[in-house]
Amino acid sequence: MHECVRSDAALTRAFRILGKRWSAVVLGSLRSGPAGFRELSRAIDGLSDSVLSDRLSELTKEGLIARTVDEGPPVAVSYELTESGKALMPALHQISEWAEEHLLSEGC
Amino acid sequence: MHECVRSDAALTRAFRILGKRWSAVVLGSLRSGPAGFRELSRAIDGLSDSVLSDRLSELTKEGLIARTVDEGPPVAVSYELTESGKALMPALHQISEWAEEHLLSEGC
DNA sequence: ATACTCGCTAGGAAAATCAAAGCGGCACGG
DNA sequence: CCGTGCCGCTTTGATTTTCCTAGCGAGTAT
Repeated sequence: MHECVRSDAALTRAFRILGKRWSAVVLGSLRSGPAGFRELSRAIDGLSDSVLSDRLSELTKEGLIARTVDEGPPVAVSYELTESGKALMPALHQISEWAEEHLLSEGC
Repeated sequence: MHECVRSDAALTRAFRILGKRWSAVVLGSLRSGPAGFRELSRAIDGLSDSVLSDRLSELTKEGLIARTVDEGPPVAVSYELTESGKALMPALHQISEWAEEHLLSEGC
């Protein structure tokens, strides 16, 4: 029972982050390696600049991603998963697999 | 590459549902068995009736939970995970474990 | 100089969430 | 019978979040 309550609290905590529109998708987009702002923006259909900026900022603050500035030339900013962020990937992968099997696909 | 693109589309699809505030927590609350509206509302701190109602309706429409009316007396409505919903639990459990290890806890 | 890309930010509109009252139905007790 | 309380929602309006899009300053190339 105590474990059960603890589990719900942890899930609630996790979805304080993941339950915001686009956060998980942004994280998933970084799975294959670091990317810049515009790269992410182009990779994710339907995501506006301002929300991307907000999400990157939040995910950085929560420690799931890290922002790095390469001084160039040309100057470049990139974002990559931290160890915490990487540790979440297996679960996100599992969710992807679940979605492929259980959610209607609108074609590809 | 094609697999990679497909994976991002699946994650996007999954978080069309899970990325709405409270959906995952509602699903997690049904892990231990069927529950009524008021039971869920009491179990989840901070969740308003109107959003609970919306979420239950959406999750039902997406096939993750099922709504059952027991004619009584007393008449009772309950919600439970479908097979699709149950199939998501391992991933949510993994996220719980991740949160316990990687997200600051505010005490319990 | 112009044109382009980058990484954001700002302002306002649209959508989602929140807060709380209330509805109709039902069950129970006096 | 009536009154009360619980249930499962819905409604309304306020607040917050997300979205849209223009634009900024910095940097690079022509």
